[in-house]
Amino acid sequence: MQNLKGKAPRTASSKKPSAGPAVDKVDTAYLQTLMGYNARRAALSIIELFLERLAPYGLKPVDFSVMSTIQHNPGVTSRQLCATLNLLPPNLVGLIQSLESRGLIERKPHPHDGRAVGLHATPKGQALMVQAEQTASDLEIEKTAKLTPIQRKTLLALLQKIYL
Amino acid sequence: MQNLKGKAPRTASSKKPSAGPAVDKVDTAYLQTLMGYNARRAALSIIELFLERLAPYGLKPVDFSVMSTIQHNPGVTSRQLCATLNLLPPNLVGLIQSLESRGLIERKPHPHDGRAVGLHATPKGQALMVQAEQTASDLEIEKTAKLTPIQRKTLLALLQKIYL
DNA sequence: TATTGTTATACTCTATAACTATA
DNA sequence: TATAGTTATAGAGTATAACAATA
Repeated sequence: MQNLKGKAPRTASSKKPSAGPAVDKVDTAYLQTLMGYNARRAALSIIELFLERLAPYGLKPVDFSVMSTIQHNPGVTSRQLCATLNLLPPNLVGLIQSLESRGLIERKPHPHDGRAVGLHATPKGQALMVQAEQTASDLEIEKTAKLTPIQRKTLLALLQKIYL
Repeated sequence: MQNLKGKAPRTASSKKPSAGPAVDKVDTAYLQTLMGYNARRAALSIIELFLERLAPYGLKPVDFSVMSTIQHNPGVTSRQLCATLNLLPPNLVGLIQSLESRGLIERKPHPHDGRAVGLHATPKGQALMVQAEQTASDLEIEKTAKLTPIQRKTLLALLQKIYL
């Protein structure tokens, strides 16, 4: 384990101010007490591998979450996707158009609201996502290999208590 | 920062899910099993409040982590900062120049390596960071209010097992 | 009048190549 | 030759304002 000091780590011992000493090992004890810092570092670490493994599917993290949500919620609207995934409507337009032009999703008129459009995964899109979700799940297990299954489940639950 | 209204999907009437293509409530059960998704959502949730509370200090998350690391590691070099915080050297240059022009840090010659430059927080920078770190710590406690102190400590340790 | 989807656009963040000066 | 710092720049990600069609 890391050297966990007390609550508020103090500045390391400083030598002569005119000739600053070389730092042998960088102390990040304080930053490691911040949830935002740790969550972001952990997320970026996983996303780095995600980008590599999901590149063959032509899916980046946002594309993946959008496709997965459409797959599991046939007929979902763009507005609902934005609210669910915390995206802004203008940034979703090009993404949807790209997925449609690739033949992964279809846009069908909404049954009750003429303004809205229901989004549906095509058979091609569904087949792609079955593979993509398996790849993503495998990668995540690999990236969290230092955690026991119970620790992993605990971590997911605690993170959701922050943003949900 | 998102500016979406936190309004739930309409249709309070309880209809059968099989009544039509319209989605009543969006199911995100699968995405919630992914550590990358949850970690990113939690991080963004905290960072949103971070941006608001730290704006009076003129510090964004990266500025804050750089200043904090300099504060706790007097004489640290740019290269060490990049390795520690996972930044790219070209993206750190402007950031360091900005902090220096604001009088928050000083650049002193490295004692043993003529190529390197040691970074030091000025008294003004130190005073600012004492306040900024307190604000950040307070904000994080507030944002993780649903967690017990033990759960919070557990969460930090588990996240570090992923990226460290 | 309010909402869905859209266009245009600006701003920020991140990534890559190449240069300089020192080692 | 290798490394620290820098410059310039391209690409991706994220933000706001405003519009047309529909409720």
